[in-house]
Amino acid sequence: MNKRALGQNGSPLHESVRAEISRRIADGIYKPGDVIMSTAQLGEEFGVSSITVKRALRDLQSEGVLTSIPGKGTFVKDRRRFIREVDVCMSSQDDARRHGFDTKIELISITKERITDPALSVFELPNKVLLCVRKVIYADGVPIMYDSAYVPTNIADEIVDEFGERYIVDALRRHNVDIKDMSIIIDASPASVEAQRIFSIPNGYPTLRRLYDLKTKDPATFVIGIVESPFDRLACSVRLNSLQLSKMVKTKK
Amino acid sequence: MNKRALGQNGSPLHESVRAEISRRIADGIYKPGDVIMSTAQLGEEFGVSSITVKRALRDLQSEGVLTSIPGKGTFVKDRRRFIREVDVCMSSQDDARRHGFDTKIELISITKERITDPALSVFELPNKVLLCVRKVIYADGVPIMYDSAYVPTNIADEIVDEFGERYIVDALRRHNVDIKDMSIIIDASPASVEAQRIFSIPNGYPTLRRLYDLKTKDPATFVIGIVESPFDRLACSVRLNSLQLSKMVKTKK
DNA sequence: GAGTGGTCTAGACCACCCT
DNA sequence: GGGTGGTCTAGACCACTCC
Repeated sequence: MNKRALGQNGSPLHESVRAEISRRIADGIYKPGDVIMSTAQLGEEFGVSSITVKRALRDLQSEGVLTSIPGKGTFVKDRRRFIREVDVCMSSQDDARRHGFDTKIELISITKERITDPALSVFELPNKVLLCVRKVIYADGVPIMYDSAYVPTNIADEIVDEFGERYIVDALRRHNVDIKDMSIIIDASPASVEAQRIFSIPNGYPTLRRLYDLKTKDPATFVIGIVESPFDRLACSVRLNSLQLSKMVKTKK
Repeated sequence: MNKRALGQNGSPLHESVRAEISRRIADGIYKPGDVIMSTAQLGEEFGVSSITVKRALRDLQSEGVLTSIPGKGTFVKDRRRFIREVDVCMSSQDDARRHGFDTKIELISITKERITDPALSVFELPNKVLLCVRKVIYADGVPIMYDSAYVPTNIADEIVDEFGERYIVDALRRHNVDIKDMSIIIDASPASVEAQRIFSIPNGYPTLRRLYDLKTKDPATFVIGIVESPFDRLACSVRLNSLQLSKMVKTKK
């Protein structure tokens, strides 16, 4: 058999196949939006089984480089990514607009439940039933964030009514509820099952998460939540100028 | 054949297997550090082929839940994660110590090269050969960051000599070179090949990255770089108090 | 109906670890 | 030698799309 068209070295065949396909994408032989050859064709070309090719393609999907649509083919993704200032992450929608893209909010559900997501246990969690608001945020028509926010159940109805169309912080601010203190944790994570469904991404796909704990003057009013985004759709930026920098050096003393 | 011990619903078998094993870990039936049953045993118990079990276990590895050691078995990882203030990310080592863990720096290489990593192209990149300092940072003996920093080649030798033992910002500050402006981009990404090797993580494993662009008074002196960390080893935190918050609202007007 | 990707299996081989 | 996980294949079946 004519195996070893790839994989002369000690590495597994599927890695060689993956590397070769990555190379073709990097070199522009396969362009964003293109269908690449079928697994059968690729297998024949490389002298490997189509199953090995499928394995390589699946790994490339987890890397965010390809998408496969059953019955149609495997496509090269185009990668454009939004960047948001950290403090804007859960802040004003107007800011986002000002940054040049059009956002839309889709309300998924408003339920009463306890916080069970272990990721949020980095914060001090109230052990009682809360109002959970789940929504998806779109930018230019593409879903970029999946937000689950928990607020006390005694929030005024007229505020809750606004959750579907506004960021929670915006809704609170409009009713003169101001945030006194916020702590945000940014991390990466393999996609949750909900995120897999919402963003059409495979298991293990890296996501960027922001966990937030917002406090107000009134300790009975708070917002705790988590936002999840596919890694190729969103990044966060932090910018510090010399004024802020010098202040930090001071406060550290 | 007795298939369908799992997978009554429409989901693939390997997903059901994965869900069941996740459940056992969540329920504490498989504890961190434990070896779980062999693929053959699991396959028999679930009435599926060992290959399907292997597929499920591989997905769980990409999620950071399991590690397999060939010839020994598959182990449940313990997950402890460090959290660092964003501004500390590439700042003082003393700060890290003060935050309660012991850091160590291992210098990998100092080379002369151009920046080729496409991730860094979010910044304005100088198109010339730079000094590239690669290092691994350990916390409590565990590697948590892989840092590649680029500085101009004309940096004084006595500063370069310190790169192996200090954070670059620290080394610069010791020689009275102060940072005027810094912009940081935080994102997630599948592990680079170097990160896979350094952290012993599989292809596709989610990592948290920080891309940084530090400017000084002198435009000829700058630091551009990228830090990569396995998602289960590091998270970043941002904390804003009411003073800073109110200032932001002001400056936004 | 022909082509696509996704799943599942049986069976084989390998490298590795332990005893 | 007997266990482990990792790889690779052939072959089968499915659901899907497009013609």
